[in-house]
Amino acid sequence: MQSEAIIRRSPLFAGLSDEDLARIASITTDRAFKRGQIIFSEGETASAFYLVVYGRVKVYKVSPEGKEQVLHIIDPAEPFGEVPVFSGHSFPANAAALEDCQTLVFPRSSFLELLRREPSLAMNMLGLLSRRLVRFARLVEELSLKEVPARLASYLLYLKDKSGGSSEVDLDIPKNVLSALLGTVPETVSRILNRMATEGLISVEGRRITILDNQGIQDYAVGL
Amino acid sequence: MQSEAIIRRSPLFAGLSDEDLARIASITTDRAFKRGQIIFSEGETASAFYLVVYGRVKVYKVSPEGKEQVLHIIDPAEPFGEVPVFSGHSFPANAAALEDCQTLVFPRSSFLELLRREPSLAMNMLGLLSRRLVRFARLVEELSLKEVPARLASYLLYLKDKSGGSSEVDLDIPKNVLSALLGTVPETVSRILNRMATEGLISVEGRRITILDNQGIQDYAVGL
DNA sequence: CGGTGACTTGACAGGATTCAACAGAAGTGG
DNA sequence: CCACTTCTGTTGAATCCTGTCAAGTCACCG
Repeated sequence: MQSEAIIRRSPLFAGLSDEDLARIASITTDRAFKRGQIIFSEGETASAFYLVVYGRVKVYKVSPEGKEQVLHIIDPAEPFGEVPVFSGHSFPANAAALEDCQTLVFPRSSFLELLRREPSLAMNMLGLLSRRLVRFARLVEELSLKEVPARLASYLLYLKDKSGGSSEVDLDIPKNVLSALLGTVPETVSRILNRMATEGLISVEGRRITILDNQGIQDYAVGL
Repeated sequence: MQSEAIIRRSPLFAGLSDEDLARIASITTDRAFKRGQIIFSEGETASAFYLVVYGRVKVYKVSPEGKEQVLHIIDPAEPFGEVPVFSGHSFPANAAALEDCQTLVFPRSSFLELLRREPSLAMNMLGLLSRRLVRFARLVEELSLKEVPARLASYLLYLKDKSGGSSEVDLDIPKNVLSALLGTVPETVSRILNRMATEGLISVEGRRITILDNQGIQDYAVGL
């Protein structure tokens, strides 16, 4: 069973004994979602949270007019939907599968029990939530204090870092999701990518982007 | 000593035994800040977090150009600066005193020890961080998906709710702080307040605002 | 009483969204 | 295997919200 393997890989469960890991695995159930499928919606009562086994998930908000703002892209081995486990009540945002994916479902009450018994698990969870807060603070900062080109440049640098420093990076998400993550619309992303290309900072071939002028991109990222 | 009184009132320490509360109080030290004084800055190594005894504190980000975005207004009995206790390292934002205030300082290591010993305290902290995440998600939503008038209307409704439902509310913070909280500038806040007044939705006398048309404000809050 | 900070108002510029049309790419089904 | 639909991405033009700049009022404090 691969569920225990993915649990073992997740930072959330780092440092726990084999017995604990087995006990954790025992309270989970598997659940698959098809690409585009909604996993949960804002306001719904939450009776469980999820861990991604494979595939990716977006967590997002929607305006009355239908515009989206992506809050997180969840990669394999990362949990999502864990907030209402502790703040009570209901999901504060929506989640949908970006690709076909497999998840592990952790029922709220069983997990809380485990948590109470195992201080390390609680500490891991505190670390997880704190890192999320740090990321949120950065997101707020970017949305409020920077313009779209700077956000896009930041994202390119993030991709570069993620790919181990290579100047050739692949957009890991479709551009409409990217724009929703940057708090803008696809048209704007398209235009800015274009501008950066004509300025000689990058070259774009479909979803593959090559950073030609690292310094130039960094200047963009801080706002010229 | 009022420190134990404020600890007792804080949700973070709810449900703990008197001994625990005494032990918690014993690891804290007092620290006062003058109005406007910086408490900590982004990037600084964090060796402690704070609990407000009286006065209020703003937690905020600053752009290279000096523009501010307020993330939280911290009221008495609320903690702040607790994130780096768990995510390691350094403060992800800045904090400054909005008024003369008194705080309790919790050293990181002693607090972590307490936390490990007392599961309820860990659960309380998980609840606290989760609520912060919910608030952040809402902030991101407002900044990205709503225009300034809608954000301002939301804030007015928040004030009304906070004051127990009275239609007469007092702005609890100066307008330049309010604008930084709404992700805009004082001029814009001024103009929108004016527009709402001429539309008969509110009346403004200095810092006191009377909501004349609740439905109208609610319509504003969701975007017309 | 000079001075600083809070707040307001007007004029202006500009970044970004909206609307619309279109080109490829991808996925579906007969 | 090809036509058809759908989704993704691009480009252009017009609009508008919001920030910036500048000036000026009012209140409070040393």
